[in-house]
Amino acid sequence: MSSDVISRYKKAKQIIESGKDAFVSKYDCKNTVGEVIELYSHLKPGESKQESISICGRIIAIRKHGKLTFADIRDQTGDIQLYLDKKRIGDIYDFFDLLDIGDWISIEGYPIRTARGEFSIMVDKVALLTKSLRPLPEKWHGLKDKEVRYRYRYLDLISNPKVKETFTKRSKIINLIRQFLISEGFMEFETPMLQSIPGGATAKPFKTHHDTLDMDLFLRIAPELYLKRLIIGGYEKVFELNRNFRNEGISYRHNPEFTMLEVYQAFVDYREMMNLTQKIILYIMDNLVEDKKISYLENEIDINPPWREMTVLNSIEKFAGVKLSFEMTRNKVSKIADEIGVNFDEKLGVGGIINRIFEKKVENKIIQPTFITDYPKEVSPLAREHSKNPNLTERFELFIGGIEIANAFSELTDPLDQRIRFEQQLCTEEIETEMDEDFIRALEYGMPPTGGLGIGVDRLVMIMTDSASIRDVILFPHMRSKKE
RNA sequence: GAGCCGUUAGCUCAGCUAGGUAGAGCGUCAGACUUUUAAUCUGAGGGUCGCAGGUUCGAUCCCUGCACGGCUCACCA
Repeated sequence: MSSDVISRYKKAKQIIESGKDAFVSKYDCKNTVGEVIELYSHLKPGESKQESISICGRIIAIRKHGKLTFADIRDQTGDIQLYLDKKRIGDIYDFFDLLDIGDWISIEGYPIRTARGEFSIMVDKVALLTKSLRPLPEKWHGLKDKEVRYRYRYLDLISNPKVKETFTKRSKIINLIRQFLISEGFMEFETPMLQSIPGGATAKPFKTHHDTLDMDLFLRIAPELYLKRLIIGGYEKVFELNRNFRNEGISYRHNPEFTMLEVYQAFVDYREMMNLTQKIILYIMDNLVEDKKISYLENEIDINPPWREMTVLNSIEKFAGVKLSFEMTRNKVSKIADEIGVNFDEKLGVGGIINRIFEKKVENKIIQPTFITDYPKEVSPLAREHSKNPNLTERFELFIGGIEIANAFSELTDPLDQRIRFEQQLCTEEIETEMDEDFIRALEYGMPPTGGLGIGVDRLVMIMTDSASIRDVILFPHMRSKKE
């Protein structure tokens, strides 16, 4: 045990032995720091106001000057300086000597602006609410060790104001998405996280087992197939904003559990989903930032509409410099892929290879908000075939800052076509799965024309908080367990 | 899964190229101090140098393995 911790335990013991509680159950604070600053910060240097206020907060700095002590405390609304004068408060002053940075306290006093101009509380009473037994990271350099920051995120939140800002923003973004969709007449539903056939995307699922039913279950990789059942059931505007789980690689934009928004609306197509995507993001921007320009990593991003729109093929031509078409032979396309150094699975057809080229050569180059359209049917098993080209689907993805943010399509409502697509998928898929007969059955009862949209919420938060890694927008990213 | 890098005091970091059992700043502890805000001044304490082996008279330093982490790649519609 370090000397810092020993010294804090000693102080706690001393406090308890003096008959005080070191971990009290409650305290009714009259004021918050933010409130007090708002009400009284107009005071001029040397002025005070004889009005009693009480605040609860954590001590974040102490500056002792003999018979005078300055300390800073923080609550959720801000920081404020305490001014303690031994001559005024005697025993209470001595008690404060036993307190450390990190302790939670309540104080009573009155507002004053010091001669030096710092707005403060002249303290009359101090009570300890919770004794902190471990020293917080040093304030000047903060906490930098990424392992410690991720493992003990609460320390990160205390030490690094920017981190706290990021997660505050995240909370607001989630709230704004719900607010917007509900105001547009959508209803939020919760569909199964435990699924017997993991569907709605192609990804390796986490597997688990239900003992009573004695059946294997999978954590969902997407809610899609259940939300569509709600459309079949007669709800016309639905969404779900919650976690998905994919048992795959971890990267700056992949986390095994991540937050996804899925929206479905009856009687509209992917074009309307495009409008909706733009409206959701602009609504968030309007409520979070002053103008519609954000900087992400090294780039300035202009969110002002209209956003660029480009087909998969055009974007490949622009960013990879090769001209492709879906009418080319597989041989020709695979040769071009080889030439530009894109490797691919041998099972892929023309559409699959083109999609692979897009992913490898184009995606991360699309910085400004851009809708990419005309995705190959081969890689879109749940999307409706394009009305003008049987090789394509009515689908788009939105890219911002080189990251895929959204994916949407006119949903495939034809159960016969859906069965064929699933069968094709089962042939090429390496992941062991089976035909989702129950979903086909649901389609057979009739799904109205429907537009569907998925937004990767973590990624959207990354863009809006200038975060380079998804781990910087997920509070408690997964880590291997470490024996202390 | 692969490659590269990292792990030294509570925190942020030096030290290792020359192998001889470790340093700084902040924090902590003791003392001084009635206007500080990275307070200041004086003094003190604080380390299994990630873990385990190997080489060596001697290893924080060189070698091997392991653990954990970071970054990049691979995987991933």
